[in-house]
Parts: sequence; C-alpha cells; structure tokens
Amino acid sequence: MGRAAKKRTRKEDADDTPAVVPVPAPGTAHVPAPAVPVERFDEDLGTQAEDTEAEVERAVICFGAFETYIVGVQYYSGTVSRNEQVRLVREPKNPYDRNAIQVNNILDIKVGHLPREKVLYLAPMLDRKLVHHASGVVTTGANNKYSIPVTLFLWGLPENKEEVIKRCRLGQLVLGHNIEPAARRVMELEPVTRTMDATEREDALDQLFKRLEEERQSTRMATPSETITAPLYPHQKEALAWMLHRENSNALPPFWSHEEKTGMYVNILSSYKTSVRPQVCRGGILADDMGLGKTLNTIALIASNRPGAAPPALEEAPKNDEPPAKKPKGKTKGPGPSKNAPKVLASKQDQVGSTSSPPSRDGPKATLIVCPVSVLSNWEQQIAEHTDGSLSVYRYHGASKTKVTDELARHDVVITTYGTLTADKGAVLNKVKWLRVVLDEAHNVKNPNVGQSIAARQLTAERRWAITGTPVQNRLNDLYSLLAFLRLQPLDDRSFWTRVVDKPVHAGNPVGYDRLVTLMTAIALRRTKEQKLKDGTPLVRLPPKEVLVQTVEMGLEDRARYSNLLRAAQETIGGMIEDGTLFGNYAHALEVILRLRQLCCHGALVPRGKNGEEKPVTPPTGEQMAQLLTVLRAGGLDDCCVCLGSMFHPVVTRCAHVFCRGCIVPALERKRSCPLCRADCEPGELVEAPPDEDGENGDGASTGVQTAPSAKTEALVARLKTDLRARGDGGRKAKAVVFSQFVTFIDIAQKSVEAAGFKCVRLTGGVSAAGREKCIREFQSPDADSPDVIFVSLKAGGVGINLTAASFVYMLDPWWNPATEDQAMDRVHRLGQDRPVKVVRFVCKDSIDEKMMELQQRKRELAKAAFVKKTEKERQEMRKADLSLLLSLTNLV
DNA sequence: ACCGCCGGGTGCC
DNA sequence: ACCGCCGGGTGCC
Repeated sequence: MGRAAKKRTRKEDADDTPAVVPVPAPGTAHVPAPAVPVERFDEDLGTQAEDTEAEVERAVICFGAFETYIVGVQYYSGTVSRNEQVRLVREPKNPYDRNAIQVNNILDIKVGHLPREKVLYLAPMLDRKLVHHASGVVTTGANNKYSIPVTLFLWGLPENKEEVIKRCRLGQLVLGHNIEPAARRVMELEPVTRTMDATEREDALDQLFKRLEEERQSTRMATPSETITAPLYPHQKEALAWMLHRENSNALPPFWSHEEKTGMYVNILSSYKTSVRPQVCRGGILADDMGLGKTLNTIALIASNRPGAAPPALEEAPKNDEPPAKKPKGKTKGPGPSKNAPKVLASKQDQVGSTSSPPSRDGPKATLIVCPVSVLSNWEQQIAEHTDGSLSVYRYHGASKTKVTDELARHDVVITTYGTLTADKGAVLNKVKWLRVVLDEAHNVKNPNVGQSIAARQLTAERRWAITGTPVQNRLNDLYSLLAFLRLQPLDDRSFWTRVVDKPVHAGNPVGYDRLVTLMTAIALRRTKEQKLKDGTPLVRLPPKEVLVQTVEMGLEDRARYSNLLRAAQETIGGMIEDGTLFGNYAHALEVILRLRQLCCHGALVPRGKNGEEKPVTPPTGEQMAQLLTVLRAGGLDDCCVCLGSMFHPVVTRCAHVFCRGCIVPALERKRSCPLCRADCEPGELVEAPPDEDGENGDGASTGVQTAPSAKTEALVARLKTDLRARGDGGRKAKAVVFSQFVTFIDIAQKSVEAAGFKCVRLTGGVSAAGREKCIREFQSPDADSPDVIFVSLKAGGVGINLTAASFVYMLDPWWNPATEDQAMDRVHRLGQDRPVKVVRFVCKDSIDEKMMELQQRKRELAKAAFVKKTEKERQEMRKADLSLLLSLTNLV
C-alpha cells in the first residue's frame, strides 16, 4: 500500500484536497470572532480593531511545542542562525499545496517550508484561528543545506487549547512542554524574574519618556540650506541636525551590533546573525509637542537634504551618540577642535567609524507628504512662506490629479492626504520611487491591517518619517503602527513586537522598558514646550499669555428660566442617581445640562415651553433618541468610554449610551450587549449623529428672530470696544478670536458685534475646506479693511489652524474638556505670535458655567493620572460625579 | 521476471 | 542527500 501511495505524481498531489483534515466535533471548536471587517469604517477608525488585536495578542498562551523541520532550504536565500526565531507565513496560494506554510527568517527572507504532512494539520488550525500564531526556534542545524530542525511553538487563546491538542494528536504532532531550554529562552517563556506592580509600572513608563525628553537636550545643531528664509529656533536646528543624521548616517539600526571577530551582524533581540549588513533605517519619529514647529522643521529637512547637494554643516561638537565604534588608528579621537571649522556630516561620521549617505544625485528626488485634509493647505502655506520658492510643490488631492507617475516624481514635494492615499490603492502613489515619505499627524495611521496604513507601508521610499504631536507613549499600540511604517525590522513584525516589547511592558517586566528606551532613543525625538535649553532658556519664547475670567450676571428672564430648569433637573436626576436608574437615562441628564449651558449664553438657544418639564423615566423612546441627538449635535459630551478619547463619529445605542462608532461596532460584533449597561444591542440599531454638524441647534431654536442682547453678548461687545480700540500697536490692527461651541450663539453674537461696527468673519463646521482657507487668509491679512473679529466654533478650530493675527481671545462658554479649550487658545498663542495675548473666559455667575470650570480643574488633575487604568465601575462613578457636580447636587447653589 | 536486486538520478511546497 | 525514493536495467551459480 505504501508503494501505491507513493507513486502519485506531483500533479495529483497538487490537487489533493486534504480530505483527512480533522473536523471539529460539533460545538467543541471555539473559534473567536473573525477579524473585524474594518473596511467599512472611514479613514481614522481602525483603532478599535487594532486594540482588539493587541488585547488578543496579550491574552494568548503557549500551547506547547513540537519538533519538525524546515525543508527545501536549498532553494531560498534566507539564512537562520543558532537560537534564532523564525516566522511562519501561511501561503494559501501555493500552487503545490494550499496548506503551505513558508518559513521566513527574522528579516522576512524566505528560508524554506514546513513539511507537507505537518501543515496538513497546522494550516487549518491557523486559518481558523484555533492557533493564533505559531513561531519557530532554530537551535541546531542552522547551517544545514537541505533541511533545518525547528521547534515550533503554538500560541492561542486558552479556550482553544484542548481542541488544538486534539488535532495535533491526529496529525502526529506531539505537543510537549519539555522544550529545550535554549528554545524556551529565545521565546522568552522563562518566568520573569522581577515584575513591577501597577504604580511602579506607571512610574516607569512616565520616567522613561521624561528621561528621553531630557536626555535629548545635548545634540548637535545644523543650519538649514539658505533656501529656507525663516530663521530657525535653536531647538529646531537641533531637530534638523538629528533628522539629517537619521537620514544620512549609515549607523546600524537599533538592536543590531557588529561582531568584530566574525564580522557578523547580530540582532540582540532575536540572535539573528548575518554577514549581510542589515538595512539602515533612514528616518524616524518626530514627536515634538504641538507648537514647536515640526512642519517647518520637516520643510527645512526637505530643503537641506536634497539629491546631489552637500548636506549642511554641523555647528556644535555633539555628544557622540554613535555606537562605540573603534577609532581609526593614528587619528586623534575628539572631534572637538573642529568647532570653528564646521565639517560636513560625512567627514564627521567617518571620524566615529560610521559613514554617511546623503541622497544620491541619480536617485529619486521627490518627497511625499501625507497629511489630514485639514492641514494640507498649512503645508503649502508654510512652504511658500518659509522657502525661497526653489522647491516645486504639487498638490495631489481632489479632482485635478495626474495619473502620470513621472509627473509626480519630477517635483520636490508632493502633498496628499490619507484619504487620497487609501483610495489610490497603489495605482499612482505606490509606483513612484520617493526620496522620502513623511506621514504628518502620523497617529492617523493606526491599524496596520487597514487600508491607509497598508498603503503607507507599501510606499517605496528611501527615507521615512512619522510626524506626530500626540505623544506616542500613551498608547504603545500606536507606536507599533509607526514602526511598521518605518519598516524597522524585525520589530515591524507584530508577533515579534508583542513578544519582545508589548507583552513585557504590560507584564511589568523591566526588560520591556529597557527595550523601549533603546528603541525610542534611537529613532524618536520628542521635546515638550516646557522643556528648557541647556542654558535654561525655554525652547520657544512666546509673548506672555494672560487668561482671565470675566463673570457675567445673567439677565432676569434668563435667570428665572434657568432656576426653574435647574430645580426640576435636580429633582429628577437626583432621584435617578439615588435609585440607580441614571445610566439608562443619561440622555435626559445630558439634555438638561445642555439647556442650562445654553441659557447661560442666550435665552434664544433654548426653545420655550418644553423645558423643565419632567421627562418620564422609561425604556428607550424616540424622544430619548431625539434628546441624545440634540446633545450630540451640540458637539460632544463625555469622552468615549471605550477608547477614553474624545468622541469620534458618535453613535447612540438603544439604551441611550454614546460611543465612537469605531469603538462600539467591533465590541458589539463580539458581544451583542452595551458595554456600559449590558442591555441587548445590535450594531444595526445604532443611531448616528450627523457628521460634525458642529453645534447646530437642531431642534428648531428660533434663530435670527430674537436677537436681543444677552448678558454675554453685551459683555463681549463691551470687551471688544475697549480691547480692540485701545490697542493701536504701531498701526497694526488689534484683532480678536471669539470661540463658542454653539453655532446658534455665534449667529446671535456675530450680529451684535457687527451692529457695534466690527468687521466679522466666521469659521464653523459647515464651512467647506476652501471656505475655511479663505476665511483664515482674510482674517490673517494685515490690511486695514481686513476683519476685526473671527468667530470660531470650538470644534472647527482644530489643529493646524493659525490665527496669530489676533491678540485677543474670547471664550464665550466653558468647555467640558479643558484640553479642547487649551487647543483653541493655542490657535492664537503659538509660533508666529509676536504680541502679548489676552484670553477672556466669560462665565455666568452662579451657574453651570462655574461648575464646568470646576469640572475642568478635576479633568486636568485626572489627566495627570492618565496611566491608571480605570475599571468600568470607576468610570461610571466618575461620570456620576461629573453629573452631580454639574447639577450642583452635592453643593447646591 | 506479473518478481528482487543493482546503481544512477534525484530531491520543498 | 554520507539519506530515502523513484524507476530503468537487469537476471543461476
């Protein structure tokens, strides 16, 4: 019988359906929910799927290991070293065997395959996610010519263990735990010798990044090419030097060392040895705080590191951050004497034993910048403003896009958006060989399994940069996405990253933190605005900012309505808190709060007659939905309790809880109940708020009819009269930005201000991208007939908007989240502002406005403890406390 | 000899 | 591959 079977030809083998694949007994196979079909979501919504995947990664356990071989090694170029990990990659399209699993080394170079009879059992388990992933360790025979022994470790969720063991037995795969110690060590299965407790762990992460920020102070500086017309701050010159170094240095990437004796390169995380020098990682992460001038810095890099031109000189003797390479014999060691005679990078680096490769004259020339739509024109403006026009810029966005790759490659800079990149699907942008690719606001690329990040990864570029103003340390997971984009091998492999960094950090294993430090020191630069230069001066010197609170007395009629509404609310909501029904009736509470806040602004914002009446405490009704949508449209409420971030594409559940769409949908796909109250909930029933309607008061408030002044509008006009007219400032106009979160209130206030003789423009959510640009340009203009006042709805005034022509900021109503207010003020008080800035926050006396301010203070304190993971219970308590505070239930006004 | 045995050709999936 | 396996050549002692 053996003979007959063996006589089958290859062809027959190829078509051989694996009929013997074990089929699970009904009900025994626990297959986790399939990966979330994230394509359905819009561009920024990959986060939740990504987090879910990270969670699963952390939950998987090792089922055991078995011995087998890597076969067919003679056909492939990939090599393995002793005690090195290998990656297994399913190859379902293999023409000889649909169960094929290829074995790659840590640099993802193909080494061989797993034997056919083993994959017959293993592949289906991987495909059904019974085995979450498998990885191998080579301990012996690494140099074999034809096949290499390998220990395969199977990992998966605990609930699948039994099934996997059963199937392995069927396939003669003897899953054991008596694994060779060497292999165990490589897999880091050894118990952690020292773990940190929760507080220690928070401290460690916190300290780690502080340390990075501080240690980064003593770097070199570089003066940009003279095509940059703007002067650079010292910290920007430091960043430029660092970026030039990151791009041009041929130093080994992090975690690689060079063995003098053997001449081999060794990866200290994986034991991988190779005689081929690992690919240099040109680029990195620029994660400076907002307002430190990352955009200008990047432009300076683009202008200064051009093909065929010598990169700029270094101005200061650096602290040597090269690996301690041997000094060429006969030369003096210190680069010190060259202080007054700056040398180009190349010669400097030769001194420390590392060479430099500036962009080649014959290589690609174009830099691709990928950014959110909102900052697209900011890039264009800054390039126009800060360079002498010698950079040719092409905007690859919207209707007028060339399909000719050569056309793109001819420019110095091509600017596009994440949306365009994703939609491009490799048609044009992937075909160009870029000199460098810059991802601006790189935290937008979160999920390596979703469109845009895949697209970003696939771009062909010599140099790669991730620019982000959001500190990456808050979410380790986001960091992984950036590494994947930077192609930092081998950490760009998710399972490798999880094992080597993510898991140890989450387990409190100091090894994980050490690795993070090494990694971040090597490839990331982050400074904060609070940081000081070595001589003690701050990084950026901004004119002073004065923030004061102006208390306003509500008008008599508004006050009466306010009191009635508050009294009713205190009764109903106090009752709900007491009997625990609040969280089914969150909507009601939120509407009351919204109405109170609106009354503080202007009575016309609140429709008469239907307020203050008690709402019945009932299961979800259409009315409740309507309430919630009202609140949603008025712009945001709490942070989403799934991602703990601010609401993005908020949706409402049947039980009247609000989440980001991208957060709740994957959660419901796993378990069809509300994460907050566990009520049944189908993804199909989610009610969506209209996208960024921004403060529109969607319930028929009488806009435009009653424009009688309110206390706040009167106070605003009075302020403008004294502030703007008082300050002549050498012929320059004094201008003001007025923020409110209620567009309807902006309508009313704008009329009053115009009536007082001020020229106004407005920037609210409804305005198109082109309209916004025009509006900002008009306002920023120094012309005598340019606008005096710009009204901005809080959410429309997001990052990237530059309103530095103003030196007065008026906040008409306090916002729930202090960070949002800070961000708004930063539109004015930022790089480019050369006058003192005065911020006035209008607050109604004895009202919810004051409570909002208290709440802000609380939030500020809470933000400091952001690393503390809160339980659902704790978060619920917090929200309850927030509501109580707002409605003065704890200390009645 | 519709076998056994020999020795050359060959080799992942 | 210093293997296993395949298939052609071959055939008493």
